[in-house]
Amino acid sequence: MVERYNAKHVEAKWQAEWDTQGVFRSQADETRPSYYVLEMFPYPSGRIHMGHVRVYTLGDLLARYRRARGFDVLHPMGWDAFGMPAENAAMEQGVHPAEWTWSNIATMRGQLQSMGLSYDWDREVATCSPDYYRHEQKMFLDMFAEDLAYRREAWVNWDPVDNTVLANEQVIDGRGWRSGALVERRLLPQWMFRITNFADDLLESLESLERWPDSVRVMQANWIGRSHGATIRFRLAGRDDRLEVFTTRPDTIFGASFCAVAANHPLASELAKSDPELTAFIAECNRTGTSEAALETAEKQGYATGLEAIHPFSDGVTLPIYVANFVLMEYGTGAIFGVPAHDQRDLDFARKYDLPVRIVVRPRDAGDDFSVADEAFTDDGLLVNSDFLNGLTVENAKKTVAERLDASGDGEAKTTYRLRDWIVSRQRYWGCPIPVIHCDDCGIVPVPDEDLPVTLPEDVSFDEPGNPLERHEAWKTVPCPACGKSATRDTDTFDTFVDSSWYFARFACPNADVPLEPDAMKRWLPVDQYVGGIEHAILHLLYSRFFMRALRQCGYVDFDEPFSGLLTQGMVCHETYQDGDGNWLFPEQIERRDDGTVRRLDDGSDVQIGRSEKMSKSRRNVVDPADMIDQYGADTARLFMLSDSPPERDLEWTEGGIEGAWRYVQRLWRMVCEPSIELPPAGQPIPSGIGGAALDLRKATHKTIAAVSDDIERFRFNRAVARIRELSNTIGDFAPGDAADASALREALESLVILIGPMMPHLAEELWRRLGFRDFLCNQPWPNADPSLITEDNVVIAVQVNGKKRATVEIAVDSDQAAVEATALAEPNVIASIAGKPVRKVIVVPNRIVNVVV
RNA sequence: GCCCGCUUGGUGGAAUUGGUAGACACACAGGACUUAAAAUCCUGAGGCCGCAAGGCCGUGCCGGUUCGAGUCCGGCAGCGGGUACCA
Repeated sequence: MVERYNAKHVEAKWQAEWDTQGVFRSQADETRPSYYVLEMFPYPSGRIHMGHVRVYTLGDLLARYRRARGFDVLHPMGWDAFGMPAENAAMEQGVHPAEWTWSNIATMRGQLQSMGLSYDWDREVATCSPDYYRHEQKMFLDMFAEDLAYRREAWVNWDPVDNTVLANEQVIDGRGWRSGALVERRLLPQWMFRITNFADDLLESLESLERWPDSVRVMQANWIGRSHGATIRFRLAGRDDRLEVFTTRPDTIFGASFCAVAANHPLASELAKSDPELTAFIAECNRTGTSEAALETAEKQGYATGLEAIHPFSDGVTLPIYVANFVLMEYGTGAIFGVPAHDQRDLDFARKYDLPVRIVVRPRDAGDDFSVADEAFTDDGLLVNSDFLNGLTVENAKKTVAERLDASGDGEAKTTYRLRDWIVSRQRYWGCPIPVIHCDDCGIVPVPDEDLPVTLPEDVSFDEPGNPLERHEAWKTVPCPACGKSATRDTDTFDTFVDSSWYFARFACPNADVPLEPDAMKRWLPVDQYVGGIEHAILHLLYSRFFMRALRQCGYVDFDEPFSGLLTQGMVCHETYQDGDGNWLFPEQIERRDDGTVRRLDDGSDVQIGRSEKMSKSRRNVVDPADMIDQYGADTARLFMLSDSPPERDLEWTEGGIEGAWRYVQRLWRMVCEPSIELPPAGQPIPSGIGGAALDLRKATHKTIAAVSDDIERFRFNRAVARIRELSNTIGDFAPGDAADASALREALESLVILIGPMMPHLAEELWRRLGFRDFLCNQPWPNADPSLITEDNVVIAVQVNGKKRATVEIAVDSDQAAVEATALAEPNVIASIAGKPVRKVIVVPNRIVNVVV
């Protein structure tokens, strides 16, 4: 009997062999087409988690599959190494962010390497390394020169006790997470990227991203949010200036019953100077965080300013102007007119402040008495009560209003976007320094090229809140590059999304002196297949798309779209456990007893099992992949990640599932190492004229090859695994007798080993060797199915009567329809179901189904 | 709040993209092997009725289109992701 499969030993052995031979180094071999597989690089948080195991398993499968398909594959790995958690660690544990980060990288690199991933580790990059971020600084300066980067004031969350800027994540129920103080909004000068310059292109090019999920494309389109409407410049009663308002519904202008401006609108600020009540109201509005969810879910409130806007088309009609917390300064002009009958939010506001609700659009089939109660009418219809618009459709009325506004000079048609320019500066230490110097005389002065990189100072402390760079006088104070006078460095650092907006391009030339080498860009970019979590559907992917356009404008690249193909994978979930006091428990703190109860291991008390959720530290429903790999080996972990759930869906981690995968690994091992008949030597051709059970096995083998290839191409890895298991079952049931059988069995086993290669590379490599081959399995070409072995002569089809299945019949493939119909109608159960009623119609779908309608 | 998903046996999922619902697994039950356990192998199984043949019901809920709906359309509910300073 063969020894049990020793995953630990075998995996270490092949990892060393692959490494020594450098098999996964990308060669830039011009004789083969290139293929770039990339998984989203990890934030080095400490240890790898199951989500990492999942995404890197998926990417590795694709990379190995493409290699086998003859491509020169680029498959790199690096670290998204800047970010807040390192600073939090510094504050909580007193460890320097750099030390914390680099030590995490070392740990996680080792853990990834234990998974046997086919990375070209020579290309590893870390964004916190000056070798990386110096190029980012150069790119930024070029973007600044192109006017793609600029500086202006923007709102941030301000903690008035800690005197520091807070991330949205650090605002909990409107309070700072450390100080507990009520958060305020505050204006600070910020660096911005002009992503809105590319709004139309970013929107329209989504169409070309055919290998992206539709959901992601729709999300991005909605995020950009292009809408066509009009601006109207209302005259103000008793004043000479005007109020500029944007609306997507100019057609409803005769239904307007109020105007509202944002709390931070200049008009509101001006009026507040002489109105203490308004000042208080604005302060109240500013006491929410800056997040959209916080603003949108806050109770809608308004303050009547007493000012009135004059209707552009109705003589003598004026609209009261409110300051309202739901009007966003960042969208449109920061001012709106409200039409309660045709906008739900305006209707709620009108009911609250007792404003008129005037119907100006009526459904086509409604009468004069049409009215709205609690629900605004927002669909298409015909204009009423609207002077020169009466009888027009919504679309025509929009056009007509725009024309009138244009003619009178009171406004014009206008396109706006929900998309806002990207604020890239952060008032934090652990990020890429923004390479500019502020001089009292010269203003903003870029750091000269020869002084790059601007590196982070190491001697900083985190014992008080705020940005250590701002307190670091020695680092901050520099002579102005232009005039030589004493000046100060910009103490802001970049949003980490900037780092991740171009890393994929740097992987093509990780050691180049220039940021991006043209030849390398030509060879490898764009990324052929990108794999990552759906949570990045908007920000990271949109920023990267913008960044490539900006880099193109600066002359770095000659493509726009960074990722041709995108696979978004779901999360890894696990059930949750709580003890009687509601404390969350780790899976290793509980036990399942034979009597069916679940108890705490330490004190035996009852444990409540909660529903399955995304693995998270806060819920403690985490399983450390390192433990799993240690116990079962990487291949078992990888197989489990691929087995049951399709990649886009969430995956439920279960102990049973991992054990099932482990048993299958052992079964494959026995199946190949202990065949039930002696196999012919490696490389011997299959004898011709094989029939009987051996032919059936060959057919099963070739069908599996075809199906698994197709499943992998379509990212249906769970199905590919099921097909492979089916072939194993077939092989297990096969009772070989003669040389032809042995030959068919050998072909089946070899195919099986090649097919599992991208999934369980160590096991496959070992089995390949045991089958008598001397070269690497990972260098073997992918097999092709023999077309003559994957067709069937007969097919079983269902026969329905009135849509209910009554029988199945076996017929020859592509049988004549009349013959199929006759066979179906002859079935006793079909005859019984028809029960003598006249047959009205018989529908025959070739090779599928027959439906008899009576 | 808004945008995008998801919802199928005890469980994860499959279903040739409108054509036989439940492939392949996990868990479970019974059996074989074993002194015993583990491992392995075999068998069973959506629910209800029936000895069986077979019948009825069944893909979150309500409605629609169709010869035929898990799949398409309208509405609703629950769960998840994103919401611009978490990454």
